[in-house]
Amino acid sequence: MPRPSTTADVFSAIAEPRRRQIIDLLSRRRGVAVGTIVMLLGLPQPAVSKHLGVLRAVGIVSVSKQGQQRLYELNLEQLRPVYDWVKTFDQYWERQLDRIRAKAERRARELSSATGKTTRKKGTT
Amino acid sequence: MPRPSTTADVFSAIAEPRRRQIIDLLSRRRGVAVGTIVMLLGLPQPAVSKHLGVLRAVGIVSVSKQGQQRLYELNLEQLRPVYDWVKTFDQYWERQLDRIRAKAERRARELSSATGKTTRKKGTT
DNA sequence: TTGACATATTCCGTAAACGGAATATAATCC
DNA sequence: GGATTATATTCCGTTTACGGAATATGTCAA
Repeated sequence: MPRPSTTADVFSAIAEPRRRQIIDLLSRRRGVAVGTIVMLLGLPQPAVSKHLGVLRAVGIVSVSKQGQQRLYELNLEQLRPVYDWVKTFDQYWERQLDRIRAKAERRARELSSATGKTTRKKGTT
Repeated sequence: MPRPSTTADVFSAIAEPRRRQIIDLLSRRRGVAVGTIVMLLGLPQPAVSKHLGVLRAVGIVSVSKQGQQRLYELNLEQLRPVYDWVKTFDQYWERQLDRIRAKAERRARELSSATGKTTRKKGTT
């Protein structure tokens, strides 16, 4: 058994870069026609339709008919498993940010304490 | 061209449920031997080694030798693209939480204002 | 109906992914 | 050295993903 099929699992569905692009696009506008996506992303129409089909299958997007167009919009709550999983490591991300902050502060301190000393030549080890 | 290869793209790498399990496991302990993972997850050893290989290739985990064991540990910063991408929709998640909160509050209000009134029968529209 | 447009589906080919079994490598102990 | 343990790699088979081209469906308009 390979990876869970893209049409059944959110994580697999978003593994495709162009699908993430589509999601990004739909997160900014609502009710976007397929043709618009085709134009904006510069992909062949069947490709877009197929990707939308996958996203539809996992429930990430939903469609509505308007004349001969199909308007797609995001259904972000279907993306929540991903959000939740990543959120698990929040603690870590914050620690990382702290580390970066600390480093910046230390550098700032070093800089200020170096004020008045002779500037080291570049390349001097 | 199928999906970007699991060994090159973080999103593809984490599309595999068992790989996420391994990541979860490694997020709780550091320096875990392969055998431990095999035991804890109940997977065949070659499977684990292969999954670890994928995670290694994307940089999510790193190894160190200790005797004849290989100790794996997480390298979570490699997961940041996922975190960042999902974070994009933070606004949305918060809105969702607000909606849930609001609904709960409304329900609470309804409950308190219903105090003293006769209880509506279930199914009454 | 016919025709133009918007979108979906099908068919085909190629490239991987994953699992399983067997085997290889590498470190340790006798 | 040989045996044992821990881990990695290889080979094979099946399943699936994706892209592209062609085609089908569906909708409007005249």
